Amino acid sequence: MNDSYGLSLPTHADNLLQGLNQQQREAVCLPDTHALILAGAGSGKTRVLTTRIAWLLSQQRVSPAGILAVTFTNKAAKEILTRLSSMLPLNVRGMWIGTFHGLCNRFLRAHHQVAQLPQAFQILDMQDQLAAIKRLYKQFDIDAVSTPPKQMQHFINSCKEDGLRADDVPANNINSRKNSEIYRLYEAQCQREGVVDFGELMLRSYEVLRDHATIRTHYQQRFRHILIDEFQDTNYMQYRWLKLFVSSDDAIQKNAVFAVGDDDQSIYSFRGARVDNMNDFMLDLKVKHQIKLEKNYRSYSNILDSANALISNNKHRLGKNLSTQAGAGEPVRVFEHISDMEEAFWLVDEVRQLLRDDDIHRRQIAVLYRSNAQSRIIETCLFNAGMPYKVYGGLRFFERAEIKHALAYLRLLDNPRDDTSFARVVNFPRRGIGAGSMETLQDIAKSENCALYDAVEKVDTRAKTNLVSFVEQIRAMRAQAVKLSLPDLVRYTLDASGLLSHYKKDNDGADRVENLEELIHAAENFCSQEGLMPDIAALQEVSWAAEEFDDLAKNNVAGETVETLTPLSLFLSHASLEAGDNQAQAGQDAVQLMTVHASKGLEFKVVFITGLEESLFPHENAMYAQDGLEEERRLLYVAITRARERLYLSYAQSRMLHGQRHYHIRSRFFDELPDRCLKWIRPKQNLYSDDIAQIGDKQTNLDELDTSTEQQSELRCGMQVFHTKFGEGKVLAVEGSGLDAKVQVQFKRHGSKWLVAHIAKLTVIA
DNA sequence: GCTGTAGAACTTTTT
DNA sequence: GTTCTACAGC
Repeated sequence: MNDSYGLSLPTHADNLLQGLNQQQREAVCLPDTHALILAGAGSGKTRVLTTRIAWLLSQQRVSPAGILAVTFTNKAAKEILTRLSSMLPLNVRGMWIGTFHGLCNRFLRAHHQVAQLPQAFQILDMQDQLAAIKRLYKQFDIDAVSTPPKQMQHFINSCKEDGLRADDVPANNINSRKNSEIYRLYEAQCQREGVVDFGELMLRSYEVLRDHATIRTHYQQRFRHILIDEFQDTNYMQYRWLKLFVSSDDAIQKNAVFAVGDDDQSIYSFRGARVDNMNDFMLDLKVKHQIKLEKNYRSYSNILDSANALISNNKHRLGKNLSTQAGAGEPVRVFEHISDMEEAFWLVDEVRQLLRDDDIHRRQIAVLYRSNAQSRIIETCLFNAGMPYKVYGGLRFFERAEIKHALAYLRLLDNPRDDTSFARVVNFPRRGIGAGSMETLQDIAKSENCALYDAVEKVDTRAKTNLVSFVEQIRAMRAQAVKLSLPDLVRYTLDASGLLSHYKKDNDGADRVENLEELIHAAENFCSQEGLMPDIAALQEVSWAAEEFDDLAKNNVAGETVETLTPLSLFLSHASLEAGDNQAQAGQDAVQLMTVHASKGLEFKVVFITGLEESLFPHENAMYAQDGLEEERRLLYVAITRARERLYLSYAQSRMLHGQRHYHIRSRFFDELPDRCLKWIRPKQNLYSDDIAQIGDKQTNLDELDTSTEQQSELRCGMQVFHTKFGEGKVLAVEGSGLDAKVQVQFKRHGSKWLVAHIAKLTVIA
């Protein structure tokens, strides 16, 4: 029997619940009320969220159009869509599943008139935004030394995140008045150019919903079920945005918010994430259902118990303890090294051994570090050893310079008044239009209050010829553009702009030419079924919104010409919202290198966590604040829980940082891990003649066995020394000689201590 | 208008 | 130690 959504029931619902544990099942089958699901690492979070949607649909509790599911990353949104379509033979088209920004984009295109935006508005990524601010600085002669553009960018973004417009920013001193004035100018510039930044996508949608009861009520009634992934990562604005979808009106049927998150994995407070949203959510919406998913299906208990013990040191938690039935597994291996160099050598060696002895592939091995700078030395060693590796992070496809150039031309075809794009490519490839000409042009644009593109004809200096021929070129390309399909248009643009031939002439341009050709593929892909699906849905929404809110629109923006969304503008917003893969050397089986942040949500058979030293992990900038330290702890918690079978923790006594050798003691987090789960090992090294020593008790035995063969006899008063446990210190006194020699050392952080010279492992720093 | 060099910065990052 | 930015010089 078929129901209205094309699903056969109820057998399907039973199938969905197969293989779920008690808590998961409970979460999936919750009634239509608000709920908070505390989902620990590896507890099947995405599965629960996806199954919940499938179950709701199969139970006919909601139609696809009544689903709103929000994620942070495109990857997560895609994952949900893929899993969902494998669970249900359904049409995902009516659902709103996407990232916060992707959904805001869709929303604003649909309600562009109310939002006072051109329908084909373009989206500035961080790079574009910074460029726009710099352009503003030039135009208004703003002092970039006292207020650096980067700082301004941060200021603007955090204002928007807090829901503040330029008028709302408190301006009670010269500095804040200046800031809000620049913010105001920036807002005006964006509005004039028809561009929005990421923060604006959120804020503008929020304001539209807040100020237009008709629209708000419509969506409140439409979205019966609102589901949020990674709720601990939401910022203030996102939470407020979300709340606007929740009806407070008793007259209409209540909708239900299903928030999934893990406060222990909140590692993004530096970019505005508010864990407190979880508590606020419970209180604001009077949430009665809280379900903890604590069964872990990923790791053995030595790994899990380490993670649990560590995180229990945090004071502010909602409280959760992961457990597994997988058994203890191998102990967590802990290694100490003399230097970052030794650590990297050891790592390569260990990886080699893993590949040789065990049934492990390179791609199942992850090397994690706290900061990007640490990857260099590891990369060097892996490279020299001929070991394939992949580094995550760095420039993504759509962020590469040549791609940004090509996109700038495409944007100009879509909207010639996009000054950011104009400025980017007006002299690339070179057309003899330098800073001087641009300054003239910008002055005119400013005094005429028009776009750079329109200001060209008013130039009357020598610079005019080149500028006019550029504008002519764009005009000619625009004329061609309407005749071509998107992939052909991209191909044509690369040619006609001269970009392709420019890079072909360049001896080192082969990679860039390849990337540009890849851009054509990206366009083709985008047009093929799969790529376009969500955006076709967006187009349908737009036509629906035009009908639904026609009156509203007329009242707000009178006489605006009706524009249409071209495949080009859809492709351009896709390019801004999804910057593409950020891993280099895709494809082959390679060891995975990434920061701990980047590893969130992933899992590996073997995980190495490197650089576990005080002031690196926990990082020095976070060490002295309670909140900072707790977040560092969560960060390590995330790192540990990435491992399925085998976990290595390593630290080095010394490390090159900012061109200087630094000496650090091992991370304080080691003291928070349970001894019974750890195995302290000293690696076999050329420096040492003895074999690998296995040490049971890290506190005492390590020192005894650490009678390194290094020369340490010539300790003298006044020397700066380094001790693995106590850190840096100064030698105050030396007594005796040979094996009986004792030294008194004044440590910076641990006071003065008497040590037996040949037992205590002291490294002379200076 | 372009190129080279001195100076500063430098934790984590998605959209 | 490296990498980006800004300004000076050709």
